[in-house]
Amino acid sequence: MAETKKSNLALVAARAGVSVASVSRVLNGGSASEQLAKRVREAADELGYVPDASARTMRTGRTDQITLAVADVGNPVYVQMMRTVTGIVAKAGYRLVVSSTGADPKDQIDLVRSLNRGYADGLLISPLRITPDLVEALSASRLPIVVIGTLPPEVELDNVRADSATGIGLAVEHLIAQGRRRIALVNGPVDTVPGSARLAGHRAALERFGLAASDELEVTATGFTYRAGHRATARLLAQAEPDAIIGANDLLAVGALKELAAAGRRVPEDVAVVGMDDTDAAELATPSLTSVDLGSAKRAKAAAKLLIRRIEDPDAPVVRQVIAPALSVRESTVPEAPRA
Amino acid sequence: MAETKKSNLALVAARAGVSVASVSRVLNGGSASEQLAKRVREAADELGYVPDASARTMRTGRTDQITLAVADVGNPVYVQMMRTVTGIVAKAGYRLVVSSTGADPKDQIDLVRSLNRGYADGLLISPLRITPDLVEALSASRLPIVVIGTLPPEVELDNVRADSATGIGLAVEHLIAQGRRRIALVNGPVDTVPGSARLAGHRAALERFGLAASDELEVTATGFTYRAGHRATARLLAQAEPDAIIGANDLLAVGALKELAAAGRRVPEDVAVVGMDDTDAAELATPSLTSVDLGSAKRAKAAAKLLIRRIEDPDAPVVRQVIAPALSVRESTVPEAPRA
DNA sequence: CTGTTAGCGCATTCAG
DNA sequence: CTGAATGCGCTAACAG
Repeated sequence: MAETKKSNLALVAARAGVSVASVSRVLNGGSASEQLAKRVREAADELGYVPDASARTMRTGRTDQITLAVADVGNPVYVQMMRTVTGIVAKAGYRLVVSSTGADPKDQIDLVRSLNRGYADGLLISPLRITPDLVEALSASRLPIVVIGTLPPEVELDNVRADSATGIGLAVEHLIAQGRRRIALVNGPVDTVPGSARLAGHRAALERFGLAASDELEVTATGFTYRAGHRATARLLAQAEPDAIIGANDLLAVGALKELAAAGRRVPEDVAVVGMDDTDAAELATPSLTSVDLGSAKRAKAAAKLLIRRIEDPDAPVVRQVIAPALSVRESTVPEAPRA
Repeated sequence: MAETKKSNLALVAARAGVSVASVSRVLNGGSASEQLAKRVREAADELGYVPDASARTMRTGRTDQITLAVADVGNPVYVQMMRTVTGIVAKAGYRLVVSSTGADPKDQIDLVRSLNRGYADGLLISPLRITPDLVEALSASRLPIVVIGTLPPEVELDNVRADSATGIGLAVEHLIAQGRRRIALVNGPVDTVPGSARLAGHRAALERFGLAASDELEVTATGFTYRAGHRATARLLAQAEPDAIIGANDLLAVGALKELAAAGRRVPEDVAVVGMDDTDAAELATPSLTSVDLGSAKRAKAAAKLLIRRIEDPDAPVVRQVIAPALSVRESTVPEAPRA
């Protein structure tokens, strides 16, 4: 092999002294005599023949590619999803391509549109913000799509989502069991899917356990990042005296940890801290971070399977799945937590 | 718009009462009368026309896509690269697709082969392990490729690499200035590009500053991960009494931080710790981590620009660039380090 | 300025 | 079992 010239079926056919049809058959596992097959394979090898993806796609309508669209490749929760999805789709014979869209719904809409050009056989998308325009673009798309995240109920798309409310409930329950009463929330932007869910969940959980929700105990960071959590926690400490802080994700919670240390508060003695998503960052943190596992790996896995099913059976009924949360208790809420 | 049927140029042409060529021209910015253009755009809109990527690619030979291949999407250093590269390629009119290959060179070889099918116009690749097979596949590829990382000198490929040796020298110099003398290395696998470079760099730096290199002060983790660093540091502490530890990347260094805390050593008082890559993880760590910035963002940027240049001018001379390292000093080496 | 036409490389009828 | 011929949707000559 390793001729460096670009090759094609016709060249291979000529070299093997057979027709292009036969070459195509041999190379795609069709029936052919052993002798002919051998000649074809040798010729293909000698010419370094590689089939052209676009030609095959044009002919078959398939790309054997699945796109995963996430807002931020740096967010550990998406990293978990990427890792999970890669394996599932590979096993089903698809290649995964990851597309980092940024947080702006407009970019996601552009992506959906461009995917309709036939870059992929299906799309997994986890939107940070769900706007009517995005829903419209998603619904109008001819491409099989599975949405990871909460969608308006009337949207007829497969989707699998987390249960933030129950998850925050788990955190609040745990904190109350530790004797905490002033449980603050360091949230991300409330115009995002997770942001709004977590705010509502926090209020509901406090109410359910008979604690008064107060505006003082809720601060909103400018993003779901470490730095934003750092700054938001500083604001929180300036206006209230919490004995526990829930970060809307692990990065925000780590930011809170840092600010608490800088402010001279001990964790967990003075203030307990809980994160959400249970990513690697929770384990890396010092002290290690108790975190609500919202099942990102499970969600990704379920979503990938749904997508493959939908690609193979476009008329399958729409499925909506909810993944149950779980709590991973670590040092940031209990003094003598088990070592990871 | 938003007809849901799949459309094509012929349909649009028929609806607008013009030829397919005119439709193609209008939609691609060719010259046409305003009146005709308007009719075409209306028809395209009404039919929800979207051009087919594979057909266009087959015709033009271009995909307008660039692939970035990394071994592990979860590694912060690759995250930095992805972020940087996304912007550069977008500005040049390309879409970025990220491919997570895993650490096995075999998977990378498969990727290179599959890209020869025409999935992308160019490839940015940062291999963890460089085997002769991989070099062969890279060299034999017809696709424009830029390698991020060290390559054997005879390979005729554009590449931009870090200078680990100088970087470690910076770290050692800094530690010596802090009065440290038993400077250990928690390395990753030595059969990787960064692993071998860092080992050599460590030895060279110790020698240069007149310190004896000893096997006791070198441990090799099973991977470039937090957990591996944790375990390797435990082994290190069992066999030696270092007063400083250099992690071959930030994740390993954070693992060292954790193990030191568990072993009751104070950082930096008893043991100073330095990471490499200067990723977000260094800032998040407690105490925050002094880290050698090997210029991953700069490398990614330079590589992306080189690739775009090579795509546009396949005959341009081969370029090899080296990015100079820098040291970010934080709390893990100096008691009163500046707050981030 | 606009239309006709010829392939790009491939998988797939349909004949033989 | 094998070969000839067709067309997927598009762009770029080439004519008019």
